[in-house]
Amino acid sequence: MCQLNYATVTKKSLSVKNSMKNNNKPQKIRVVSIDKILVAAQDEFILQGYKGATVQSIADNAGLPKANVLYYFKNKENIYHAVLEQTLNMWDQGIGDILPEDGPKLAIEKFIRAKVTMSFNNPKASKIYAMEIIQGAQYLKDFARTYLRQWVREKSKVFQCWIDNGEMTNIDPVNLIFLIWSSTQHYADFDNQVLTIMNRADYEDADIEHVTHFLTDFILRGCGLKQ
Amino acid sequence: MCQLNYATVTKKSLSVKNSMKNNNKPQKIRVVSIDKILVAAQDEFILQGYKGATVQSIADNAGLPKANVLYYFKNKENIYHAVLEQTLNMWDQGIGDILPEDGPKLAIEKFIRAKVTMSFNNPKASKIYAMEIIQGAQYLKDFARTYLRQWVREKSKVFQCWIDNGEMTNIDPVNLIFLIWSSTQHYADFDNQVLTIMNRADYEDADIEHVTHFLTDFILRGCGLKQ
DNA sequence: AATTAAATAGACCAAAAGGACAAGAATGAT
DNA sequence: ATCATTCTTGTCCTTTTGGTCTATTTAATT
Repeated sequence: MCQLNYATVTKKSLSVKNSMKNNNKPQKIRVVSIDKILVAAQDEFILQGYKGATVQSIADNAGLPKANVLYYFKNKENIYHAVLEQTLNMWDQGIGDILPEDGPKLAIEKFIRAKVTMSFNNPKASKIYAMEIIQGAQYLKDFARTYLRQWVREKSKVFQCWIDNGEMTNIDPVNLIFLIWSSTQHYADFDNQVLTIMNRADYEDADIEHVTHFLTDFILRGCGLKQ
Repeated sequence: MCQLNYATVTKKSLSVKNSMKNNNKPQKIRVVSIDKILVAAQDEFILQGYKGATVQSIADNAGLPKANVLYYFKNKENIYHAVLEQTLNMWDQGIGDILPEDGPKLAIEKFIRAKVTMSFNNPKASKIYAMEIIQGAQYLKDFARTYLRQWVREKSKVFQCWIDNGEMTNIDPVNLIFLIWSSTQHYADFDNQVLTIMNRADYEDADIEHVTHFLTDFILRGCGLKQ
């Protein structure tokens, strides 16, 4: 998938690779620090946007001095790239799949469950992604143009097969995919609004089940796969 | 509805009010300039986020010197407030309504059409709103807590009535509203992604009809109002 | 025409922020 | 113990930016 190589590739990181290859002992400090930075950065980028995010604030939230953050990532843009790459990997793992052999009912059930679970368990990744797309998808244009477009084409073909075989109602597969994406991601991207409207402080485990059940039920009926 | 009074209320604007009251002649320059600023600001805030937006850039895109922009709005935050207020007014006008006397089928048809039309005709307002909610709804908390929550409660009650009368399938009205919101707004907020995936440069008029038809058809079936 | 208010605009300032640098501390290998 | 890498961190510099101030021009009012 999309590669946004961001790591500061210098003698240092080359040596890291070597040390990992030679004695299988990755430098713990490096890994831990980078992780702390990325966690802090994700929050900061969501709350403040790319331009609004400050390296100082990321450093503070990571519990490191700013200069140390800039030692691991040579500049702010690279931190952002790293956060985006993390996000895309998550998206990639969490998207589930739509397999012809599953048939429409099971495939849609699995897909919705995967997306809802991802939305509730990793709302931050969803938000980063959403903000990037809304703002014009500068860094994700390639991802959308190649990977995503291809994915939608393939899966649409699968849906079309089922439709042609009379296994589900004749609806536009592309728009169906959009509807599933949007309705599932809504609970992540707009969690603030959803919670405020429901007058609740946080999601609970039961919510995942409830929403999954609602969406599965509704969408299956919309596809003519129920009653 | 929510009031975010933003206008620089000084002797000047008071005089404006007076002049309007006395001879019904609003100062054209003022109105036109403010409008140019708000249009430019909307673009800038979407593209750069609140913090990332610069008054200079807004001024450039509005064709005015920066000092002139700050003459009409006393600071950046006020510009943002004004843009948000505009956005909420648009939301308010465009949301359509769900009337008990329409019955579920017609009501949902009207509602979807209103939302889709708004999404296609005013994607920018939708984006500003979406980003604000994603980032924590700082400025819209009140709006959500009062106006929006109330709206969802009322409309849920209407749906529940129809359900109790056996006029539609028994589904959770709140989640139904969320689904309609998300699936319609998707075409505005994620227009970049949608267009990229469809390998198109821009939306066309036919798209509004097509999407409206798809969503109406699908959602009505999901509500048990078709076949 | 004279006077008052509104609008335009250049210059300026202080604060914030990205990032470079260098010097020292910790760690690991031989 | 020595040496080389990697890590840590304080300091400094430059650019950007929000916002002020003041002066001048344009428009409206009487």
